[in-house]
Amino acid sequence: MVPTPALSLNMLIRKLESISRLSDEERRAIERLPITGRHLAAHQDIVREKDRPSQCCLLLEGWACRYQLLSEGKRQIFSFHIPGDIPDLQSLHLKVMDHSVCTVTQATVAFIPHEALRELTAAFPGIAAILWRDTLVDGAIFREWMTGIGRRSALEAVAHLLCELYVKLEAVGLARDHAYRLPLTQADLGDALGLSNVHVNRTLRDLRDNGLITLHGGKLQIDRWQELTGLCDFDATYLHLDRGAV
Amino acid sequence: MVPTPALSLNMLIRKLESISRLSDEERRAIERLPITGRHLAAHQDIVREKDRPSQCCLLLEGWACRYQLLSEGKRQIFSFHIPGDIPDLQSLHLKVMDHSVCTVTQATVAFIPHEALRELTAAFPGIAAILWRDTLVDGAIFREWMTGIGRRSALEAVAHLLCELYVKLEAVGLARDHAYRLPLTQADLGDALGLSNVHVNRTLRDLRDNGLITLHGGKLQIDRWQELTGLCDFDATYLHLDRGAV
DNA sequence: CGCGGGCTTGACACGCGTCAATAATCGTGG
DNA sequence: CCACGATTATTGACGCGTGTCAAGCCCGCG
Repeated sequence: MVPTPALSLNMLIRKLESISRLSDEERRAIERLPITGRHLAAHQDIVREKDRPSQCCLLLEGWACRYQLLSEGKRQIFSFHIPGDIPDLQSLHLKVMDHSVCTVTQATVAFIPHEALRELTAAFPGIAAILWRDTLVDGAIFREWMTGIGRRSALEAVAHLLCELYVKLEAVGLARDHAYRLPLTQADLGDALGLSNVHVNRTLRDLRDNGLITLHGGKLQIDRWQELTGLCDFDATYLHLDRGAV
Repeated sequence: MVPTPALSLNMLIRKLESISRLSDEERRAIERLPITGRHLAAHQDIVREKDRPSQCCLLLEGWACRYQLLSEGKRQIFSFHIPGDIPDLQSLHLKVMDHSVCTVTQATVAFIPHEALRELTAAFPGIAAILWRDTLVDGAIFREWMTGIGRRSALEAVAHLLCELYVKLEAVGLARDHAYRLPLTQADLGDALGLSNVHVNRTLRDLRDNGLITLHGGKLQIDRWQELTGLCDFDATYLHLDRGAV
C-alpha cells in the first residue's frame, strides 16, 4: 500500500510548483531524492520532543499534528497538517525537536534524509527558497493561532480555525463547496485553541444552532460562509496562498 | 548618531557566527551588503500589515516587537526583538506583511534591501541556512508562546516570559546576574500573553510578594531563578541557543 | 450485543476581564 | 529646579466566560 517513490515525490513537486515554477533540472533533482515510504496508524508519534531526527517527513495521505505535552496532562496543539505538508521540515536546521509530531488519522508518509535535503538546497537556491518560504508560512499560521488563543472569544476562535482549515484544504483540492471531512475530536480542537473539550462542544452547538455550520459524523458543512468569516474576522492573507511569491 | 555601515554589519556577522563559522569570503560578502542606518523614536512603526516591503530591518540598538491589531482595539504581540535580530526577515519570502513591526524603545536599525539578501543567499547556501534557521527559531518561540497563552495560568505565563527574555538577553551579552532592563509596560506584557494589563499587574505583584522578582523603574531582578523557572516549567531548549546546529 | 471512545448537557466554581478611581512616574517646558 | 500633563502602575468591586466535574447518550467496532 506504500506508494511508489515517483508518486510520492510528485506530491512534493506539485506543492513546490504551486509557489514557483521549477526548472527541469530542479525537478529531476527532486525526483532523485532517496525516500522511504511508510504507512502509519492514527494517533501514532512520528517524531518526539527531544529527538534528533536525521530525516524529514512528507505527508502523503491523512492528517498529522504538532503538539507538546505539559505537566498535569495538559496538551497544546501547534498545527494541523494535510497531504503535501512537511510538518518537521524545521528539523533540517534545528537539531533537537522542541515538540512532537503525530498522526491524527491513519496516514502515508515519505521520509527524506536530511543529508539529501541539505545537498538539494545547497545546489538549488531556488528550491531552498521555496522550502524556507514554506516554514515561514507555518510561522504565519502560528502567529494567527496566537491571536486566536490570546485575543479571540471561544466562538471566534473555533470559527476562525474552521475557516482556516477549509481554505487550506480547498487550496490542495481536498475540499470544495465549503465542506470537508474534519477528522478531529472536540478535544483536539480544544487543545489547539486553548479551550476545554466541553466548551468546544458548547461553542460548536452554538454555531450549529445559529445555522452557520452542519457538523455530523466527521463531515463539516459551512452553511453560511459569509457570516462565519464575518463573525471571526477571517482574512486568509496570512496563509500566503498567492502564487509567484518567492 | 547613525552608526557606520561597518559597525552595523559587524553585529549581523557576530550573530551569524554565534551559530556557525563563516568563511572569509562569506564574511566579506556580508560586509559588502548595502545598508541604510536610521534612528527611530519609541512606539514607531517600522513596517505595517499589508505593506510589501523591499528591505529587511536589522535591529542594532533598542527593542522592537511584532504585533497585530484586531477589531475593538485589541492587540496581540507576537514577539519581542533585541539588538542583532531581524524582526521582518520573513518578508524576504512572504510578499505581504500579515502583521506589523514597531519599536518599543527608541532604536537604531539598519535596512538591508531584499535584492541584496536574495543575491547573498543564492550565492552562499551556508548563509542562507543560518538565516533560515533564525526564522525557524522565531517559529519555535511562537509555539512556546502558544502554549503559554493557551495552557498556562497567568502566573506561569508571566514567569515564563520573564525567563525567556533573560536567557535571550544574556545570550547576546545584554544581561547578567539574572537582571536586566525591561522596557515593556504591563499592557505590553498583557498583549503578548493574552491577559489584561490589570491582571498582569496582579500577577507581577504576586511574584514580587513571594520574593521571586524585584521589578522597579524598568529594572528587573530575578531573585530566585530556580524557583521562577520551576514555577513555570521553563526549559530553554526551544530557544535553540546551542552552537554549531546548522 | 456489549464495550469504549467521543459527544452532550447541567450544575457549579473560579480565574480573569472590565470598570473606575487614585497614586506613582516620567518627560517636558518654563 | 519645579510645575504640569500624560502615561503607567495600582487597587478594589463586581460580573462573565470558561473550566471542572459528573452523568448519560450515541454510535462504531469487535
